[in-house]
Formats: sequence, structure tokens, C-alpha cells
Amino acid sequence: MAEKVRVRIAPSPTGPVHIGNVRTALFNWLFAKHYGGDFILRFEDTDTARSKDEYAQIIINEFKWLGLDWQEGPDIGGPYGPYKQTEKLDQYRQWADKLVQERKAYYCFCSQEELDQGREDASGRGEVYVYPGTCRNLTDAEKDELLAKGQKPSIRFAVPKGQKIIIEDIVRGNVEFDSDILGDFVIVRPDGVPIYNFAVVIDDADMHITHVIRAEEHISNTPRQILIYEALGFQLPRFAHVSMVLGPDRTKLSKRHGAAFVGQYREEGYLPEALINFLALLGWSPEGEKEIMTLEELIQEFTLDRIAKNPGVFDIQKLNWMNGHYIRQSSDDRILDLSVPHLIQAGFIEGDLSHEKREWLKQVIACIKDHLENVSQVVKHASIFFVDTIVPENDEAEAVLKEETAPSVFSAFLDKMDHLDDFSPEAIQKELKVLTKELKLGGKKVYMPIRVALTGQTHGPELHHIIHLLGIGRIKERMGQILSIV
RNA sequence: GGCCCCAUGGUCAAGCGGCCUAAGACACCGCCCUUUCACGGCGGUAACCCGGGUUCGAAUCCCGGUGGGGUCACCA
Repeated sequence: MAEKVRVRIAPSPTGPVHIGNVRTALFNWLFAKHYGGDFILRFEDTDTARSKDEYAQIIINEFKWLGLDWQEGPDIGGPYGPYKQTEKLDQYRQWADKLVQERKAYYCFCSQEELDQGREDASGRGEVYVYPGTCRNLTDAEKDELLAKGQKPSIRFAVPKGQKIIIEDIVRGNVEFDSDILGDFVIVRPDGVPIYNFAVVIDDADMHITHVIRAEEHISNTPRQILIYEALGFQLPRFAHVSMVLGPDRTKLSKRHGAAFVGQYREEGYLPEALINFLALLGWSPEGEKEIMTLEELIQEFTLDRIAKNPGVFDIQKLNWMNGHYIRQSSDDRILDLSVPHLIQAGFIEGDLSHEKREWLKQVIACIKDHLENVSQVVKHASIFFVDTIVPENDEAEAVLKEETAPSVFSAFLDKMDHLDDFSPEAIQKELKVLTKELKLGGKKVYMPIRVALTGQTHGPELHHIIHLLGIGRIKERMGQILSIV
């Protein structure tokens, strides 16, 4: 590629960041990095009614959290700004005026009611509504009269008739549209704010975008944009339309499917590298067989020709597996830091942690880390260390406590623990082995009742770790509770 | 409905005319490790949508059908 690659992600700040947007951003970002190009952030906020500054901030925060950085953007500026559409309204207006002068666009005075009526009639006949071009043939005199009366016109693009428009798409190949199905579409609203299809072309041209990589839902807009590029005399970028991210029911992933926004995954304790790795593999695949990949490896291997054409279902199970993998790879300190808010929310700990408490918690984390699919699950797995009363979780657990040999195991166990000077996990483990040997009952008959007595569960971390972390005081307390029942 | 895109196991996917009696991963099942549950290791079940072509040869190319998705705004 002779020219420096310049790509962009252009979200509209009208809501939380969607998973699909993240994947599109990621593909753009990886593409830029792979070819040593620039990745640009731009806000498309021409929908003034729905755009909010707080969402703009959220977008910036989420992308940063994911580790995606941009070389130019609304927050850091750049040579081709502004990077926010509402800040360059007059520029769009100038280009629109130029098109009007060249008769490539025209004023439209049709009212919303007229247009709605037309659409209704068309659907009544089972047809698709195409703007009939009512105002296209207005004479200058008629136009001036309406303007003089104070009517605010929108500006429509005069679509050439009977033209084939071909998108040379990098992932899809040539996609052909007939200009006649487009209808003269609005490019500037009566209030002077440009419509997406118009603004996006001017921005991409202004910012020297070389490759437009975006979701497939935009492909039907592309012919309109190509027409505008041509009318304005701009050079066309290369297009690459990536397929969509689907929910389990194979429709576009949305809030209906539960978690469709990155923020939800962040809050539940998904790691950014897991999300990135997972999303990269959804619709793209590397040449080899490795699937766990660092950002650097992804950059190294990413090319557009390995992007799949078919849409992909967002498989939470695979994300869970991958996230679990990254959690296991992470330090106990990191997972503890991420766990703290969840533990506080569960009422297990208070905000300020003493050094001892933190060290203790870190050991708890170390014990349960292997079991986590996301950090919020610490609450479930760590609860055995925080609850006051132990209740058998199910019939199976209850049955273990009722075993004939259980009471003798308990008293022997308690006696052993009581006389242990060294309460380290290793010493406890050693002592448990001695106990098993002495009782001659086999491992299960010894470990299981103790486990259930101490945690109420038939599964969990290694017993000697549980004992160590609970401490002799709470061991006695819990054993006492159980002994009074059995 | 019009237009556009897509079609390999339940899911993500490799495959780009012979190497395919079709990789790998998740999930599922079994075995091993182990006091339990996980982790880890080993193994297993499971797919080329259908019908026509083209070709010596098709999962791979072409056409049709079917199915799924997207899009049809003075939203982006």
C-alpha cells in the first residue's frame, strides 16, 4: 500500500457502546496498526435530538479501557478536524450549496405530512416508496416565491436516472445497485443540519480516509454515498463491509438479547483482552490454529482478506471460556482489585482494607481464581468464607453430614486442629493426611463431611486452604454449629 | 414485499478444483489426575442446505430453489 492507511470509527453518541461497534472499531484499529496507519475517532452527532455529551465520554472511556487508541479524535484534535460533525455545519452547508448551484441537488418544500402520505399510499399498494421528485422540477420563480413566503426547504440530492452503481467491496466483491431505487434523498434538513449520508462523505474525504471498514448494515447506504463522492468530485475510499454480530436467535445483536453493550461486560468482570481476543475471532481468523492471541499477535496477523463473509453468532460460552483463561493468567492482585467492588456490593467487605485483610483476600482469590468465568462470580465462590451460618446446599450435602462415621470424623478433626501449632496450608494438609490414615475410612469419608460441615457444599477449593483461610476460631465455630445438629 | 448480502457440526470457524473417508476452538460426553469441584491431559459424538450443470475430478466454479440476515427516514 503506497498511501498511508487512514481508517476511522465514527460512532454516534446516542447510547452505550454496542458490541458490534467494538468489533468494527477493533477491525479498523487492527488494520491501521498492521499497516502502520492511523486510526481516527469521529463523532457523528448530527442527530441532535439523541446525541448526548455523556455518551461521547462513555465511548472514549470504553475504547480506552479496551486498549484501542486513536491518533486523531474529538478529544485530542488533529490536522483534519473538527472531529465532531456539529462543529462543522457550515462546511457541509457550503458543499450542499455548491451542489445546488450545479443543479446536482435542489430545494424541497414538501411537508412531512405530504411525504408520510406518499409512503402510506405506497405501502397500501404494496410498493416501496421512492420520493417522486416533486420539487425537482420547480421553476426558479416558484422556488423564490416559496422562499419569500418564509418556507424552510430541505435539500435533496438529484439522483441520476438509470445508472448502475457498483461498490467494489474488499470483503464482498462487486455489489451492484440500480440508481432508480434510491429516489432523490435528503442531504440537508430544513434546519441546516446535514443527513448522515452526506456528512459522512465530506468527513471521510476531509480526513483523507483510505478505507471505510464498517458493518454490513451500511452497505445499502453506500450507493448514495458513492453518488455524492462523484458529484463532489472526491476520490472514493476503498470499502469493506464486515458482516454483522448476531444474537443466539440469529438476528442483529441488541438489548433484547441481554448484554449487547461493552459496559455490561466490563461491569460483570470480563477482561478487556478477553473481549478483544474473542471479538477478533468473530468474523476473522488467523492463518494458524492458535486462538489465544495477544494484541500484538492480532496486529501482526490481521488482514482484510481473512474476514469471513457470513454473519456470526455471539457465543457467550466461548467468551466465558476465554475470559476464564485470561483470569487464570492474571495475577491475584489484579483479580483482587477487580473483585473488591463486587465483594463490597455483596456486603462481604468494607471499603478500606487493612494490609492483613488484603493479604487474606488475595489468598481467597488464589483459591477460587480457577473457577471464575468472570470476576463478578467471586461473590458466589467466595461466599463460603464470609457467611455466618452454614446450611447444606442440597440433599446430597445433607446426606454427607448424616453419614454414620461423620461425628467421629468431626471430633477427631477438631482435636487435631486444636493442637496444631503451625496453621499453614501445608501443615494442615499434612495433618489431614495423618488423620485419614488414623481413621482408616478412606479419603472421601474424611474430607467430604469436613468440607460440608465447613462450607455446606460438596465442592469448592482445596480443603486445607479453606481451613487455613477460615482460621481455627471459625473452624471451631462452624464445627460446633454442625455438631449441635447431627 | 422491493433491493442487497450470506449458506461447512449446537456455536465460532479452516478450506480458496485433486493433499478432504473435511482441521482447530467453545459447548457436550467419557477416561486420567484428584478428598470434592475446577484447572490440566487424553479420547469421543457431531457438518459441506437442496437440485441442476461445468470438469477426468466440486465443500470449493456457474445457474436455480430453499433458508437465514440486512436495509428500505428530514436516524446513524
